[in-house]
Amino acid sequence: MAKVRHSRFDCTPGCAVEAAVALIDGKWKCVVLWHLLEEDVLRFNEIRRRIPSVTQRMLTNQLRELEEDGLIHREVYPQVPPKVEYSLTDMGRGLFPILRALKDWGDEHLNMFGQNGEAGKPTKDQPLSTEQESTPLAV
Amino acid sequence: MAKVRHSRFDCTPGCAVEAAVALIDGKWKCVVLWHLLEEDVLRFNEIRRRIPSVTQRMLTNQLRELEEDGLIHREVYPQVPPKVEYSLTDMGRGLFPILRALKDWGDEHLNMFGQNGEAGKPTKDQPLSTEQESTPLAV
DNA sequence: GCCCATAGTATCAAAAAGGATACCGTAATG
DNA sequence: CATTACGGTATCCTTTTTGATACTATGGGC
Repeated sequence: MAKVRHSRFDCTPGCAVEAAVALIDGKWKCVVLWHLLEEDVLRFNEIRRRIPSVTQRMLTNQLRELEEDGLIHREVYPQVPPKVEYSLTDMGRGLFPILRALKDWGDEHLNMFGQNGEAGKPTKDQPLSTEQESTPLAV
Repeated sequence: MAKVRHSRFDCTPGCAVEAAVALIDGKWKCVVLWHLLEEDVLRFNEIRRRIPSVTQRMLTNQLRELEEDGLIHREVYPQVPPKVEYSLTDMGRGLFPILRALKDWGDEHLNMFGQNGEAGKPTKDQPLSTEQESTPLAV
C-alpha cells in the first residue's frame, strides 16, 4: 500500500484528497493514530493491548507504513528486553483535524454503532437500492 | 469492502473514525464524491469522462457502494437510451468537511506533487508522468 | 534448566480488491 | 444494414491485503 500509493494522480481535483486518504487508509492506522493522539507515547505491546484484535504482523506493518509516511516516530532503545516507543510526528499531529472531522461525521451519522456493537449491516437486504415504482418520466 | 465494513468495533475511541474512513475508502470514491460536489448532478458516462482511467466495472462498483452507504442518490430514467443520474445525498454532502480537511492537509504536506513530478518517491512505477494540469480546479 | 516478556521476522494460505475483456438491448444516426 | 451511445453485467485473471502460525534473540525470575 505504501508502495504504489502515488500511482494514480489523474484525478485533477482529488489529488491531495486521495493522497491524504492513502495515508490513513489501512485497517488499523486510524486507531493507532487515535491512541497516539491520546497517549503521546506508546510501546509496541501497549498499542497491541489497546487493539486486541490486531495481529502482531499487521500492527508491525501499519506502524512501518505510518513511519514511512512520516506520521509517527519510532524510537528504539538498545536494551536487551527490546524497547520501542512510538509517538506522533508534527506531521502526524497535523492529522488531527481530519480525524476530528471523520469522527464528527461518524458520530453524527453512524451513532447506531458503537453502543451495541453489531447493529445494522446494510449489505444486501436493505430497501434503498431499487426504486422501481416511482421513476420520474423522461423528458 | 462494503460487506465487512462494520466488523471491527473493538477500538473504542476510533469507531466513528474507522467507520467514516471505510465509506470513503475505495480507489475512486473520493474523486467521484469530489466531482459530484462540484457538479451536483452527473450521468454515468459524464463521471466516466471526468475520470479517464477508471474502468466501467470499477465505476459501477464504487457508485453502487456509495449508494449502499447512502452517500449518493441514483436516479434511473426509464428511457431507451438509458439515463441514470447521480447526485449527493444530504449525508453525502455532509462529507464536505472531511474532504476539505483531507485536501487541506494534502495541499500543505504533499504539495511536491501536482506541480512538478519529482521530489516524491515514485517507487518503481512510472514517476507519475502524465501530469497535465489544465483543469480549472475551482476548489 | 525452563519459561516469560519484548519486538519483531518469515512463511504460507486465504480473501479481497482491482483490471481486462466481452457481451446485452434498444434507439437514433449514417 | 452497420455503427454509435447508453448504462451497465458476466467472466476470468492478477495483484494486494490480511490472517495464522511458527520462529528469532536475550535477560531475568523461578
